[in-house]
Amino acid sequence: MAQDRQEPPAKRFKAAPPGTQPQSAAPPAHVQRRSLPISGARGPLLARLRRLDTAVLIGETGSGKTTQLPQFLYEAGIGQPGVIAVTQPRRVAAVTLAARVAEEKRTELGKLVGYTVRFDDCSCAQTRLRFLTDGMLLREAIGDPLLHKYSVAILDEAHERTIHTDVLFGVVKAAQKKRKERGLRPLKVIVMSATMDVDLFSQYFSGAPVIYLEGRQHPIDIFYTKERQSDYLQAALVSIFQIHQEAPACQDILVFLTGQEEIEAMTKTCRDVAQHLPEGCPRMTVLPLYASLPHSQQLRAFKPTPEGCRKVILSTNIAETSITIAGIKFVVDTGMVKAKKYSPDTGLEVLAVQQVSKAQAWQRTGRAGRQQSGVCYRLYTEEDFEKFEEMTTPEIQRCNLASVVLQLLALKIPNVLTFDFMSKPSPDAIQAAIDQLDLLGAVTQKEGQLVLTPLGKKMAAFPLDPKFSKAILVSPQFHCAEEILTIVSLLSVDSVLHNPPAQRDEVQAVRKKFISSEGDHLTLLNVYRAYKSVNGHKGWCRENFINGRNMKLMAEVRAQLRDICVKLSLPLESCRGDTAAVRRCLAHSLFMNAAQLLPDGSYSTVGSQQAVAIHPSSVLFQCKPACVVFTGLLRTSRCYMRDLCPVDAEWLLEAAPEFFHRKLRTAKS
DNA sequence: GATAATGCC
Repeated sequence: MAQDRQEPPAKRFKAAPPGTQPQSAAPPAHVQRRSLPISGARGPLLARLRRLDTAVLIGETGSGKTTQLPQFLYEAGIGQPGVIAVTQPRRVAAVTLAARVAEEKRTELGKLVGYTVRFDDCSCAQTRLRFLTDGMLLREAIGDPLLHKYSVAILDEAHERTIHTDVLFGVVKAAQKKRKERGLRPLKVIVMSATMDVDLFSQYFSGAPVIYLEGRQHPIDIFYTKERQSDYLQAALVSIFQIHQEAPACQDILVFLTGQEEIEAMTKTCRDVAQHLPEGCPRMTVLPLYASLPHSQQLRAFKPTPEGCRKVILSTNIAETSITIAGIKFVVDTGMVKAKKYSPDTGLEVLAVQQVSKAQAWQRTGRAGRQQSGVCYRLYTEEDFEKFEEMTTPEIQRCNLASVVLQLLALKIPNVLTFDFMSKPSPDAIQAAIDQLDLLGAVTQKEGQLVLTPLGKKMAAFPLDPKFSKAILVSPQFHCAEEILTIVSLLSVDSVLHNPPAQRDEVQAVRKKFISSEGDHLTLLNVYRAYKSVNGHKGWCRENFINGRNMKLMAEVRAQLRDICVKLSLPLESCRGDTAAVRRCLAHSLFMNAAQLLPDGSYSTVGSQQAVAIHPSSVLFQCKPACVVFTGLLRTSRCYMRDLCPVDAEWLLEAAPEFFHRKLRTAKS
């Protein structure tokens, strides 16, 4: 494959979340601290920040902004008295950053410097520098919209534009304004980002000044293909082996692909090809990397390879931000990503392979130059690259907003339709969310204003999608709260079922014993009961292709949800063998996701008459129940229902009579 | 009739 050498880009690259990579041998923290580029700018930086209410800080890789700036502010007495909050999109980052800063300050973690993430609060009344996930600060804001305890809010990794960060922008902006109006202590807001979206951030925060920090990034050579590639997998394969035959064996390759199946297939192909290489060629270790891969197998990607052997990592976009692998010399970027879109009119989530944005391509490229100079092969032409979108569409414009709207209402935002989003979701998307909350009985109109009902307030107490909160809240009526807690917890973590494509038959055989003819939810319940009966035994998990890590996480979620139930005085009963009670409860919470079997053997959703099919992963795949509810729709090659539960049609009518009568009318007209 | 990017409360 012919490739033109291009000049390295003038742009620098975005910093990976510090601390998320495995620690190598390094000098003591307080020794290293002074050599970071930010140190030289300390005086002028503090002088500017002291005067500003809001600032946008652009820092490049290795600028040290996340670890140093909070310390500078604290040491200079900026924001005293009060707590300095630093938010992160990911838990590991919040935890490791706090640990790093505590070490630099030579204090015990959890005292002056602490962190707060779900299930793990390592902070106390003396904590002044507090690292938290953005979702955590958002939860806190529901109880205290003005964020009284904080004097400074630093929103880090803002360019990632997670749904939580985007809502937080609006929350801190409103808190800052209200505190000013009421003559309270000011809230200083500092938005930290990589070299993207700068103008947007500044404009949103009323023209806040942008401060640039110098970084350290090794140069990266970029190669584009001369011609457009019709098959990016083939192109990737060619690139991998071209690099393999030319470059020294110690230099590792990171390849960006789109999903599990593709990666597993490519892993196999590469391993096969590597078997038949000419004499003198280095050996090759091919390692897949994606989120649903069991932890132990993910760890293999971090292990250094023995001398004379090259590591080739085939990864999803997990390696773009969440996971940093040391020693990558070559990045191969297919330019493709699997990402979710949402259309409010159909309520459909669409998971589709699409082109990355320019920002995303730069992010991938940057993974090559972290410890040494690197090379990035882009498997598309430069002309095509120029046509890529500048930025990835923020998540808030690609999601079902039911959860967000519920949170905004819990924050007592007067009008969710005019909430000050940095990037406004479409009014249709917001309206669809309001309609959904209305169906669930969470909202009502009061003096021309949309407010939460008592049920809605209870729903907002749960860290869950509103339909799952509803399931829990109605479960006492069916005496099955314990079962519903289990099911909802299982559905709100990554799948506890491990499905390695290579062992498909084995998986099917071993999973038979859990299968319930009453659908996926009850099958999951069986899995949980079996897991409990062996006390989560590791060997049992392995034999049964159960992801033990996700099971443990699920147990933590369940305990948290159960606590909330206790606080709300919900009677927690078990229905034992009465599985119909569980299905009835699911009918009462998932009724807007219902589908009926048509005479021709296909399915159609009850509301929007959308043609749908049973997802092959469902235990009901080869069955034809007359009427089902499902957890969600996903369009890949077809429009699939996931996590199905057979229900009686009468249950649906009993659950939401108005909704179904209305639907019937529209169906007739 | 044939299969699910990532992350968080």
